[in-house]
Amino acid sequence: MDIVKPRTLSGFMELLPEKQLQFDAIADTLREVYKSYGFYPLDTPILEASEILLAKGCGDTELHIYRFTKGDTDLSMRFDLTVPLAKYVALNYGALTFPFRRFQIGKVYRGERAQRGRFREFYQADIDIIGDGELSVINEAEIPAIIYRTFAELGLTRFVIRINNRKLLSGFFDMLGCDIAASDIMRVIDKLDKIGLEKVMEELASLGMGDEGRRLVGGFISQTGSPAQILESLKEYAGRSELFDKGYEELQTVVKYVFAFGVPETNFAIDLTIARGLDYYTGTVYETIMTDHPEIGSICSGGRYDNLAEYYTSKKLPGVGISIGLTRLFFILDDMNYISGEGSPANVDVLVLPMTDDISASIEFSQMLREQGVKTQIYYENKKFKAKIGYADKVSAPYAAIIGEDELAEGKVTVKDMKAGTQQTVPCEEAVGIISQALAARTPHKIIEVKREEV
RNA sequence: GUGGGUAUAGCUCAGUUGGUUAGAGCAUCGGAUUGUGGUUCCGGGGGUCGAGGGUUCGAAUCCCUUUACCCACCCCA
Repeated sequence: MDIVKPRTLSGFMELLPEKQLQFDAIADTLREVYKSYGFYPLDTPILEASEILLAKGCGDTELHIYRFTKGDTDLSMRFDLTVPLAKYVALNYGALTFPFRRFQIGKVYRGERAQRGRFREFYQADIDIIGDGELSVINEAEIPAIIYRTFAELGLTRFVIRINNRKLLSGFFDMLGCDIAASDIMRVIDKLDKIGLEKVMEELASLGMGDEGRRLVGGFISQTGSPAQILESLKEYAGRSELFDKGYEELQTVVKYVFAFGVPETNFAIDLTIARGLDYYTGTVYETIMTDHPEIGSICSGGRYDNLAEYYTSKKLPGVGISIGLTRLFFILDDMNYISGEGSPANVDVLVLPMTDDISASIEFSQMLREQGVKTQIYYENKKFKAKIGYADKVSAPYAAIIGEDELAEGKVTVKDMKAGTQQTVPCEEAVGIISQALAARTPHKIIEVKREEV
């Protein structure tokens, strides 16, 4: 029989068991934090009718969408979790309570060419707050607070949540009075970090922007410093554009409450060059980068939108939300060696090794352990003892429980501490006590260990 | 979609100006040690050299085609 060479598609992440445990631990942490802020879990299908996902008809996403037909149905794979949310909220409008807070962790698909830190199938971990008709601007301040809480809970310190305001930016572009599309200008200034001010100016010139325009843009995006400093220097643009002034006011409010929510200044900044995904954002926008790996790009982006579900309902549903690129985050952390292998949570606490043909006693003992919350596996294979104990070693089980002829005769079990190499033969009840107590005394495992010295 | 790179054992990679039967480390399996693992020692299995064509007495090596993957751009989590 011909053997098909096994392979995994480019841009698709597939992990070995140990890594998968770590990935799941991170996802679990996100879930817990999201729940602690009152978000409801949501799951939606990976496949949707193409007309749903393509409702917006935005040319670029259309190119990158996985789309196919099965029989007569035109199907597409979701490329984010926001569009499915919009459909869901429009569909279930009557049954939901607003503001509706939902989180969703799921895979999304993009038919782009894969590269470092960039996947074709990846997890997004989204939270969104949807209002009915109106939604307080304070929600826009809570979002960075949740991002901060999430990353802090993971044990991360070296990241920066950067925010900007779309009204502020649009208002400023209005002041320029040039007819270059705002999205084109944004795309250029967004590269400031990467290519520098000089190159940005060159690109603006090639867009056809005049000297005066470039001088203004250059001055605008060169405003840096603490949020307070930037807010101060932005004042000089006030009074010339209603939109700008509105954006300024929002930004001021958001900054005020972000600090009130307890986000440290080291992890938070106003960045006037952020322009991502601005086509549907209408207020605050967010982007989070790892301080040591800015080149990978944002691992958490989002913003305020005024009309989430305009393609699916006439109801006005403003919202604010963000998406953590979980796959990318995991990729970076693993790449930086931040995910601690040492003291990883063992998938099996006790491996029970029956040494006799009849394993009834082992089954009974295992049930006793599981009832105490001890993760227990029985080794059934008819191998030599060496192979059995070797398996316990391979799966990093902290304990092996040996039940052979001698133990059986006395109603006992031999408990071996795999790390210490010591063992004792005691009655089953006592063994359960010894093991569960020892496991309970373990120091809680930290998923992420930031080994690098903070600069 | 554009540009560059790579492809040899399960994995990471050597392989000289083209020259016997293509190697190493790790992994795996067996033995030393039949109820004691991680260390050590010994041994075994595992390759149509990405695919197809060409040049040559002879190709992993040179040429052409093709596919896949990687890196970057675009765009984005």
